[in-house]
Amino acid sequence: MGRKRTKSGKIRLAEVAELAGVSPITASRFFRNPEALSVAKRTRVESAARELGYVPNLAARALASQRTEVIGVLIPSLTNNVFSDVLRGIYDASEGSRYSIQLSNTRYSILQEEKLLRLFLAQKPAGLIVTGIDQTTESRAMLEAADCPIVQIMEIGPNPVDMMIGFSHYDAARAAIAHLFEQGHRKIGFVGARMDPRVQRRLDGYVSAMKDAGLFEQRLVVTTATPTSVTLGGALFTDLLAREPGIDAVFCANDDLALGVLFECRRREIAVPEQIAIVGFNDLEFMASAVPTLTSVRTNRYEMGKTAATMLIEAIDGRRPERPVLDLGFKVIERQSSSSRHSDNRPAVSSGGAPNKMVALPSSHD
Amino acid sequence: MGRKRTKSGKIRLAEVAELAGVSPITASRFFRNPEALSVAKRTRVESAARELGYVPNLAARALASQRTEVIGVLIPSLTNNVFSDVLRGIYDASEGSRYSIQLSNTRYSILQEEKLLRLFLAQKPAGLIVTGIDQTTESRAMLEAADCPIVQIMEIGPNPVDMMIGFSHYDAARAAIAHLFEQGHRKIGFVGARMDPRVQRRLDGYVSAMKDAGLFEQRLVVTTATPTSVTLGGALFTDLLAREPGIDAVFCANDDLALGVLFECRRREIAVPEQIAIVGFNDLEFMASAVPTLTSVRTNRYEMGKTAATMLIEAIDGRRPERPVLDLGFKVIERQSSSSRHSDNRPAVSSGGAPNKMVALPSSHD
DNA sequence: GTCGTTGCTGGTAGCGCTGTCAACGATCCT
DNA sequence: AGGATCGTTGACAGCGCTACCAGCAACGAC
Repeated sequence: MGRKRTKSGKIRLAEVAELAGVSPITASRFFRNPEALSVAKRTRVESAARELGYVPNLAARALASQRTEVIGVLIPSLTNNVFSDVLRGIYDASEGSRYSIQLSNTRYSILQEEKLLRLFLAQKPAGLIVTGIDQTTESRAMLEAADCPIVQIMEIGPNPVDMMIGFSHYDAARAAIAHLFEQGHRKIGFVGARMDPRVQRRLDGYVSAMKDAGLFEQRLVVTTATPTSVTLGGALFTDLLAREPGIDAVFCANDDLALGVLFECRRREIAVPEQIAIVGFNDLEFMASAVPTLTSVRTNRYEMGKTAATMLIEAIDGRRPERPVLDLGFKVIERQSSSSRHSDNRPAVSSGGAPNKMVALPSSHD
Repeated sequence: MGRKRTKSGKIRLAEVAELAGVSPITASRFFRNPEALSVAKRTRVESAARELGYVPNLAARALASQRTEVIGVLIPSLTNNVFSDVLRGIYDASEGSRYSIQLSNTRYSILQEEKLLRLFLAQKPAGLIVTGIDQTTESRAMLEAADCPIVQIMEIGPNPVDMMIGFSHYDAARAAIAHLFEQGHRKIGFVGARMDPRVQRRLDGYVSAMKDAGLFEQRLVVTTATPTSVTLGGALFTDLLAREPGIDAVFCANDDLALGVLFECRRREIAVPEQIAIVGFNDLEFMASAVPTLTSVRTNRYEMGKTAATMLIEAIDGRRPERPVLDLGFKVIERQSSSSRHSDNRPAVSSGGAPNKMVALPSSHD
């Protein structure tokens, strides 16, 4: 057959069109909007494409159409379990769609985020997923000027750039403290690492709950900018104990720290929860398995990623969601480490945030 | 200024060239091979580009040059800590280079991997990073036919497609068992989950070491195809105990399982290491922090990712590494959970694999 | 003094695809 | 029955960049 091929032997759309007996543009339409074709041509093009093993050239498509099929994702960390769950959700949702994920790591730096944003935007992404609500002014302006849908994830707050999905870290922390109050604890310490904006808001929630109860003292708070780890949890707890030996509970900004605190208690032969109660944050898998089992605030990380990507893709395809801001809520999962009744895996005592509803009000406690 | 702009107002190379008073092709060269320009033009183009805020259009570049600046990465899981460390290394190495990472998740399915490979290859990636050495015949053929550098990561074996970086899981498992032998253990159980090829090879190493000592029994091995978790570690260990109550040590195929075993021991009031020793695999951060601290086989995951990406980029740029196969080795980190001397954080007792050297021989023990 | 060489620059011609618009026949309405 | 409308199809003209090759000056070798 005399039809000319690209030197690399690759099948182009023109070849498919020729085999199907249609014009290239008709073949093109088959891939982008099959409904626009008559059934006859549709099947002809389909079988021709299959027969030749045609794979579209994305670069050519992007150049011609002036837009890419890339969803940019900016997250602060690749290592943090929290983000890997979110990411898995994003990747799962993108699978089967025609969009591919372009991932970048801001390393918790909003300047780095701004730089990456500039890079991403220059390639006209189909959509963007960014972490949190604390962007630089410049970033914010770029996001607002971007002509693609955008989802902010991990938390909710006022003034979404576009769409938003997350929960209130402030309310979640308050709920955790409320739970500890319920269990009779009063001298509750706070242990936090990294202190990114979301951890900061958890701290704010802790502070406000403690102040409301007239129990706040600065020396109950131990934080560091160092990245979180289990070992660090033990170290921070050691600091806390040195400052205030009389604490009866510790609220940890995440589960790794909580595990570190648990190990440190074991090392020091402090009984959990009898002497000190422990509450973590995120409810990673191991929390239910530890001895004693560890109370934590469950967050819907996988769902958050999956829903964010799904919403984004729908928005790209022109079907904007009814509600642009989704509160996925949280749930305090009470376990042995904070239960005065020594029971295991009791039902959640408190949850907050109403799925599919934006809440700016304090979370509901029951 | 009367020069025509693309409707979106974007700056094109032509604008930069005009401002710099050179031809577009000269401006193009500035970005790809600055050395080819005279110093005068180089600075002119540079300042023009900066002044206009020019950002190259990657799609146009890819279409014209017939190649992309994308490195495809295929990994089995996004959630597994092991891979997030590797990924972090890959992303770190790619930063600052002109290559961007395209990540896909095979979900431990070599069929899925084959599908993704076909997709990736169709877009002519600049390079490819794939996990492991167990590809389908079809995948293998595609990889061999691919005209881009390829790095296989996570393990080493015979017949690399191109480059390879990892270590011998078989040897690592043998070293772990050898360590347990040294500590006087004989009835050593194996606990494994997921049973992907690398876990399988760890099992093979365990089996061979046990057989060498005349101690192998099938009922000492408990495995499942279920994805790994801490909770699962406890469950598998429970199975193991039911089958063989007399075990004196457990070798866990990863650290999550080991932690689960530790918790289960605590729940059952089995003293570690006095009654049962525990050894994990990967040496995640928490292992050093647990009570008792947990022995594990340290693997260089971050370095593996970083080196893989670095080697790949160098190869893409025409500087192929002297040695295409890199053995990053491993190290048995002895801690309390397997030490008959009850010491903490002693130096490594055994390591294997020689960095920068391919080893097919059994690992060295000291 | 002529003929390569080398170093730098520019012109031409696409890369493979899609946006736009026009054209066509079939169907529907009055 | 005639014209309007709809659904379907194709021609054309780029998208922004780079591969390829030609040109041109400067330089050294013989």
